[in-house]
Amino acid sequence: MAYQAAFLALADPTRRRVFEELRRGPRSVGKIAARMPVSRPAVSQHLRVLKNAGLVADRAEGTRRVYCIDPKGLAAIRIWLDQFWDEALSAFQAELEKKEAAE
Amino acid sequence: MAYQAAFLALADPTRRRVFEELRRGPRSVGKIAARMPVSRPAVSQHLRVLKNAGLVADRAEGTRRVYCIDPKGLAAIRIWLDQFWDEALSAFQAELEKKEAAE
DNA sequence: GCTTACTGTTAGCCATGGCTTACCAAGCGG
DNA sequence: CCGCTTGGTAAGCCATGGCTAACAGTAAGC
Repeated sequence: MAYQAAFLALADPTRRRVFEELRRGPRSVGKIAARMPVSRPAVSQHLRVLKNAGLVADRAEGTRRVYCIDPKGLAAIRIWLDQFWDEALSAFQAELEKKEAAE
Repeated sequence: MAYQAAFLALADPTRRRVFEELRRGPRSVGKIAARMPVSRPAVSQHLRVLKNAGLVADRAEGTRRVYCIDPKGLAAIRIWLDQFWDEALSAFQAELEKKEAAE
C-alpha cells in the first residue's frame, strides 16, 4: 500500500528534482534549495512529503538537517512494478498479434 | 524523459485503479467503468492519459475499444528506478552508520 | 546572553486537474 | 434507413496542492 504515497510524491517535477539531487549524495536543505528555482520553504515541504513516502531519511547535524535517499520507498515501487512486468510483457505480445490480425 | 508522464499518470488513485483493472486482461471502456465508482467519461479521460504515458494501448473492435497494458511505460519507470536502486542501497547503509554514530 | 545561521511551520493565493453533464461520432442489427 | 450501443470530447465546477512570505524554534560562536 506504500507505493500510493511514493507515486504521488514522485509525480511532481520539482519534488522529483529534489529527490534526484539527493542521488549525488546526502545534502542539507539549504544546499538543495540553492540549486533549485523555488524557495527554501518549498524544498522543505517537498522533503516532508518525500519522507512520509519513505523515499528519503534525515539526520540532524548541528542546526542543519542532512537528507539522503531511503531505499524503502523505492522498494515499494519496485515491488508494485514487478507485479505487472512479466505478465504485461507476454500479454502485450498476444495483443499485438490480435491487432495486426485485425488489419 | 518518458517516466515524467508515467509517474504523473500513476499518481492518481482512480487512474491507477483503471490501470490495475487491465492487469486482469484486456477490457473495453464500458467493462472497466462498470467496476469503478466514477462515470464512463472519467474512465475515458484516464485512459487517454495512460495512453499518452505509454502505459496502455488500444485496439478498435467494432464500436468498442479494447485497452490493454503497454509495457513501454512500465519500462520507462523501471529504467529510472534502476538508476537509483544499487547506489541508494549502499549509500543508505553508510548513512545509517553515521546516524547511529551520532547518537 | 545575544546574535547569527539553518530549518520547520502557517496562512493565504492561485493554477492544475479530476469529475459530471451534455453533446457528438461511429458501427451494428432490425 | 433508423434506433441502439459504445465511446471520445467540451464546458464548467470544485477540491487538491504547490508556491511565497512571514513567523517560530534551535544550535553554534563570540
